[in-house]
Parts: sequence; C-alpha cells; structure tokens
Amino acid sequence: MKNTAIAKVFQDMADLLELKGENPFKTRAYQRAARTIEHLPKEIEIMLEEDEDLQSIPGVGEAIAKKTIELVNTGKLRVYEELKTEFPEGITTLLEIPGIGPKTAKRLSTELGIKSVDDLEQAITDGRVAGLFRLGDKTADNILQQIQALRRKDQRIPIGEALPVVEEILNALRHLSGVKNLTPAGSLRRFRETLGDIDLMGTADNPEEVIDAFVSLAQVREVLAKGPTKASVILPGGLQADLRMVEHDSFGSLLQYFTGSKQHNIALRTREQKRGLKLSEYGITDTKTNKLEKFATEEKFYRRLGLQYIPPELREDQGEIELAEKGAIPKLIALSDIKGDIHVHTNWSDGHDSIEAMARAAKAIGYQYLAITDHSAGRGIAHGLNEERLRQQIDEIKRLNQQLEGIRLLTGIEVDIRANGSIDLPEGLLADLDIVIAAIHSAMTQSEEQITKRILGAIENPHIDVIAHPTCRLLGEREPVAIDMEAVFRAAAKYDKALEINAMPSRLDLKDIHAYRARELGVKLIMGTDAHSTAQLGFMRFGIGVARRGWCQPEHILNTKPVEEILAFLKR
DNA sequence: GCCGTTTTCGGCCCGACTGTTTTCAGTCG
Repeated sequence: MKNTAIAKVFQDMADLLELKGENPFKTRAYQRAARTIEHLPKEIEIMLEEDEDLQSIPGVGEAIAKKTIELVNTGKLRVYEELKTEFPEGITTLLEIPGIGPKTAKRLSTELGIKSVDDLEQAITDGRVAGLFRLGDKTADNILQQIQALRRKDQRIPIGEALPVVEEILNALRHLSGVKNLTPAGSLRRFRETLGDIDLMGTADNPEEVIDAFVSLAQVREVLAKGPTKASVILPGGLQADLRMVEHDSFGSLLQYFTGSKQHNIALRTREQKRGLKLSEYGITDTKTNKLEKFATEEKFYRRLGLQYIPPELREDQGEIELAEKGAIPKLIALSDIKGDIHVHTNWSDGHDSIEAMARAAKAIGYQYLAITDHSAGRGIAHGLNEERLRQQIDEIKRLNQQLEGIRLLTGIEVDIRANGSIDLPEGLLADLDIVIAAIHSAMTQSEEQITKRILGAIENPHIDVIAHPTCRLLGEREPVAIDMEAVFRAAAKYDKALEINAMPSRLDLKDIHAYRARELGVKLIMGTDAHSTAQLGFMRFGIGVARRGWCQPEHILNTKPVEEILAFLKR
C-alpha cells in the first residue's frame, strides 16, 4: 500500500475520531501522522523492506506504527473498519464544508439524519437546520453559501497559473508611495505546486490607500471584505486573495506566521513553549515578564529563537527546525545557479520559435548553453522529427554555433518511448547527438509493471542520457501514470542516468518529494523547462521551486555546471 | 496517540471571528 493511501486512512480516522468526540490530541496525532506520511519522500513499503523503524517518522509512535504495518501487510485496518460502522456513510464529507466542524456535522447527522451535502442543502432550504438549538437563520444561510461556493470553486490552482496574476497585482501596488515589503505569504511563498488561496502582505505609510487600490484592481471580480488594513477579493478562476497591511516593526513575525506551514509553526511553538516563550503573529512574548518583542524581519525572528534562517520552501515540519538548531540548513539551489536549459522545443517540431530565436533568448537570460530537444516522429506527436529532418537540424545547429557568440547550442532530441518500450529513432543516429532525452507520450493507462518496464528499458539504453517527466501527470488535468518510482530512482542511480525536473508549471515532474528521494539515492538531477516558445524559458523558476522543496543544492543539479562538465557527463 | 536538555506521566500552539448567547462554543487559519 502506497503512502498516499495510508495517509488517507489515517486522515479519515482522524475525522471519525473527531466526530466521535475522542480526545482532541489523539485526533491531532492521527492528523499529523497522515500529513507526514503523505509527504514522506520514501515509500513506507520500502522502509519496511529495509527493516527501518517506522517510529523514526516524526509523529509516528508505537500505535500508529503497528497500524501502518497492518495496513501494508493486509491492505486493511481492523479498528478503522470498526470505527466506520459507527457512523453513517458520507458524514465526513460534511466536514469539507467551511464552517462545519465535527460538532455540527455530528448533530446534523444524528438530529436530522443528514448523510450528504445534498441532504444538507435540502435541510437548509426546508428550514430544519435553522431550527436546531444554537444554530440560526444566519448560520444556515452561511453554510448554504459555502456549499454553493464549494460547487463553483475549481480545485486547488496550479502555482503556474496563480503566480503571474499575483505578480501583476503586486507590481500594480508596489509603485504606490510609502509601500514596502509587499510580498506573497502562505503556500505560494513556500512554492507548493497547487494553491488553495493567495495570502499577500506588506507595510505602508498609508495602508488604507493600498487596500483601496487593491480592491479596485482590474483583476478583481468580487470584493468579499474590506477594512482599513485587510481585504479579501475573488480573482478570475474563483481564487481568493487576501491582502493584509501591517506595521513596519512587526512585519517579520507576521510574515513568518502567515507563511506557515501550519505544521512548521506548531512545531516551532511547541519547542519554544518549553523555554517560556510564546510565539504569535505579533511577536515573541516572554511568559514570565509578559513582555512582547516585535520583529521587523523573519531573519531576526528566527535568530531570536537561536535558529538559523529557514527558507520558506523547507517549512513543512520535516526536520528543518532540528537542522536550523545545528546551523545545518543546506544552501539551496537558486535560479541564478542555472547555467543552461536542456529541454526545449522549436518550430522544427511543435514549438513556436526558431532555433536561433530560442538561442538568443537563452543568451539574454545569461545561459551558457541550450540543448535543442524537439520531439521525435513518434505516433501522435505533432511534426516530430524523422531521421532525415533530425540530420538536417544537426547541420543547422552546427552552422548556428559558428555564427552565435556567447551561447553554445547542444544537439538533442526528446525521443519517444513507444508503448512496447522501443525507441522511435535508430541508435546510430542517437549516438551522434549531444543529449538524448527519453519520455513517454502515449499508452499511459498501462499497468504499473508495463510503464515501469518502459522507463527502466530507456534507462538501460546506453544512448539515452535523461528521462523526462516520468509520471506524465498534468496538474489538474491528468493523474500520474502508475509507476514504481523507487525502481526508477534505483535504476537511474545504477546506470548513472539523469532524471529531469520538468519545470513546466503544469507538469512539475519530478515533484518535490521525488526530487528529495532521488537525491537521497544519489541520482543526478537535471532541470528542463520543456519550453515551446522563448517566453517559456522563464518556466525555470518553477523547477527551482520543486528542487528547493526537494532540499536540492546546486551540486545536485547537473545544469548548474558549466558546459564542459555537462558535455563530459553526456559523453561518458 | 505522541513525546521528553524540567517529565516514561502529563502535558499537548495561538489568536480571532461569528453567531448565538447573557458568558461562550465552535470553527478557522
């Protein structure tokens, strides 16, 4: 059983225990374990194979470890099955409605027999909900509105869609006089791959003016709330954005608080509580003297706690606080470390721009090299290159390399791994290229065994250097294929092949925990944008976000290295 | 149910808002 499935059982157990009115700390223990397991870079199945102690996972103790083993071995959990029989099916779906917690859900279920969101909607319209003790018209109406909002609202939005909109907004507000520190917080600042909402914050001499400008922006569809220092609006796509303006001298603790993650902040506060310090968005209070200390920057906030600064991407309660204590936070990769892009398309296949335009754009970014990797002529891929056209392209690139100064083009291909595992270009031709990237573009519904076999075959192929987007997922559009990633990582390490972090924001494949695990196993990683136009070369920053969330340093990513070293790797 | 540079038992993050109430329970982030 995979980690995601295990996590789901424990999350569901937490919900049911909460409904049952169990000790809230027990409930929280299950929630914490669920969250940690969901984001664990290593599959628990693998941990057990290697005789690793599950209690080394933070938040997993004797009881949850035992239950986890039962789940992995039998595919079921006896206490969970029993717990489920105590409640009507579907009751936990009520908890997904904002404003409904365990107490209300339980009462709706026992007093009105509500089993689903549809039941609830009916009961509100009937007036039955407003008739309950301690619930009234207003509460019932709010719940109804939340139900409708939930139905309208799209799922979590990929960061690639949200970030450009947010930047437009911030740029529009930044030029107002007296504005400082305008920045995103929350999951956007931590660079999570999808976002539930947008948190923005800043300081200004005249905050009200900034709030006024914010709610009158062209992007704003609806203003939900507006006060002197805070406003909430709805952006296109149903995305909610909150702007909060604060005092200059307490900006640091506030930004820290609203950046989260919630788990990171809880861990931090629990730690400091024992030392007599109380942490909040306003600052740090000494519980003896009751004196509040304010912080203008996050750096000063962490320093006061005796901690090294923790980059937002690491704030997930995955061991970063312990490292910061020892001063051992890794120096994460930054966009400026990247020396070239190794995965782009041109108008020779399905890209928009010429090779030369791509080269000039890459040079303008400051890259030393750019690998041209158009599609091969595989089935279903628009204008893929056959043998003859690829030969022509190689000649064209050689010609351009003589002309262009300050940028080196590498010849390459994104070759298709066919459904039967074969490669759709002859090996002799692949041998003539600087870089060969292989990827799956078809037959994505095959079994885990078949897909994994296709990828492993490509890794073992001596002409192939890089595997691109192995899970083939498209955020919000296509689920990842069934694939044994642990086997992929181990084969890549064994055959010294690079795995791509595809920086296209709809892919981000490898994702954060994959990058983490691959790095842990010593797999070389490489960053490609998969750009189909000059503008898309800018996708690199999304890949950097994934790499940073995977705790990657420059040395873990091949294209932080100069062209000679990349070529040495490719020609090895 | 987890966890320990005060503890193997007795704690467990913090503050704010809302609606329904005569002082607060429930929920959220």
